[in-house]
Amino acid sequence: MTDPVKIAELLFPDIQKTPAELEAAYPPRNLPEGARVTRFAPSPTGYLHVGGLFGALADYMTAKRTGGIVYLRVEDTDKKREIDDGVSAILEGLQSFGIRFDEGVTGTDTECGAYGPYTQSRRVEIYRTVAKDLVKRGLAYPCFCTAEELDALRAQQEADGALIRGYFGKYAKCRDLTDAQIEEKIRAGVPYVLRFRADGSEQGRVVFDDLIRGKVEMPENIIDEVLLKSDGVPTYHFAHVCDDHFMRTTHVIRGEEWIPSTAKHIALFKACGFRVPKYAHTPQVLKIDEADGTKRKLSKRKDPEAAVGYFSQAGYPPEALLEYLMTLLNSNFEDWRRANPDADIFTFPFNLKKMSVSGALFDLVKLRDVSKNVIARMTAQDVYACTLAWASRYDPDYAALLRESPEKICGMLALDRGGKKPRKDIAAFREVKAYFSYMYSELYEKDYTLPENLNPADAAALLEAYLDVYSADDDRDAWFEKVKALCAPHGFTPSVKEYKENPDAFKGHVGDVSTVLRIAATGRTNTPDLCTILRLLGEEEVRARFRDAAACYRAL
RNA sequence: GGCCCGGUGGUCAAGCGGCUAAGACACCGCCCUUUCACGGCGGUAACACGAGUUCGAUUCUCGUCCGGGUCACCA
Repeated sequence: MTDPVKIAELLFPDIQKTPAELEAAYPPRNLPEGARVTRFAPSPTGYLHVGGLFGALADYMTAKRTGGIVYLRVEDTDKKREIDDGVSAILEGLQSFGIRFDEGVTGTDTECGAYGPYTQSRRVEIYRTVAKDLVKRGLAYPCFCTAEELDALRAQQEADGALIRGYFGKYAKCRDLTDAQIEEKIRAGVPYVLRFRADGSEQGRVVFDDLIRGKVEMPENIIDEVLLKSDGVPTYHFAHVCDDHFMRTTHVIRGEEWIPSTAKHIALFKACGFRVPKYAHTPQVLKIDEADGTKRKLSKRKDPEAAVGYFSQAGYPPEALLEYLMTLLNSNFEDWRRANPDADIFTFPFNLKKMSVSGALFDLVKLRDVSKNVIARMTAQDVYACTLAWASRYDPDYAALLRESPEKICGMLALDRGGKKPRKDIAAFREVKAYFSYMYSELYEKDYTLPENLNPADAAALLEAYLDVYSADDDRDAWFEKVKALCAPHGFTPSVKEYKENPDAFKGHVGDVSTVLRIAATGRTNTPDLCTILRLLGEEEVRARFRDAAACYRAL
């Protein structure tokens, strides 16, 4: 290539701008010392998934903790994989977790901020301006190789046993085309891609300081990577360099799958005359593959639980997923949460350096525990509201029931709530329905099965006797006194201690008596406070259930 | 296969040359208790392996093994 300037004009006759003008249009941000600029840059190829949320959280927290900026950029340079509504799906997902961006894309066709456009497909002029400059300086060149030629090249490298694969050195056929050759092909309309003219050496090494992993070292880039595809759209590599430079990103936080191409990116930044940003490569969220039992990255396609929507459908509060992911992000999060049970999660002093380097297996059991804690901290009213919101969307019949008599569920939810040691039994709003099914006759399924140590005749007698003394407005003490009073006449003892000391002298203790009542009222051996249940159920329902149970036992 | 990143209990993880190797979840037992839940106490369980450096390695170095990632006109 003897006259790169001429080639640049030939390739980009439409581009009048210069990089200097771009520098002026997107000046360095005026931010306080230490403020970090991060970005979440998804491709609109599917719904928001756990891995994406994980990354977005790292971006968001990093910016927030340093008084910086976090923006949303849409990387839509691959229209083949793009889906309809991809942008809004991601946006809505993020919003439901309370993640708000300072600038960037705000909707399918809207955005805010001074460093836009924030959608890559709308930035072609910028890429082409930088590309033209690269050509002009002899750092990029057009490549007319066809897909077939590239395949042949790969086959050749395989046959040669080449250790390094790719478009470089003697395999880079178009690297040294003459001006005349280029001109001829361009005039003939031969499609081409624009390639980077790599200047690395095979022995060279690059080192960069990863904020999460420390020093990372690898061979210098010698591959003439594609910068602009034949349709003029940039590859990820080139877009990353142009965008993060002109959007003035200080910290590129991205998945560890990008580590191998970082040498390429650093070379590009340098060739463009841009300052190289700081990199932080996050570990991946993994799962065990059912098929072969190995660990693998959570996959949007294969794993339904990878979709963030899966959790809202299951009724997990957004904060629960957030908190769980935060424990993966920074393992000291749980300690912080214990010390600050009511603090806003986003005030957690997040630190990239505390991030683990190895991938974590997504643990639904742990998520459930976190979720139980989150829900335990909520008020009964809030749990009710969330359950209703969940049901309105996923179980309209149940929602109607909840709306009809909110006091029943609220009364139950209020049990053992508030205070230092709140009841911790609900992991997801979906579970509320089954957990308290006995509160609604529409859902109640009776099951009078008694434990081994109790017999139907005693149970019937106990129930009948209780019905005689039952009063709908007994408070907890009065109620329990009555239960205790039932014991002796039927061969039970009101004292558990007494029973344990002399088990053969009694049929059982007061716990067994209340078990009989509990089973008759709820069909369960385990429930929260029975007295409250009876009161919320109402006299009519209670009498009906007890009578029915007693009759059933009698009939046996 | 080349290159890259990893490897502490079942899971998530502290650790950063000297410790009986934290903690959380899960599991088991006991206690509290009218059941459940909560809570309290206790328990099972880990430094992949081999060399080296060192008075001393989970910690540093190298090798082996294992896992993951990456080698596209996808991101």
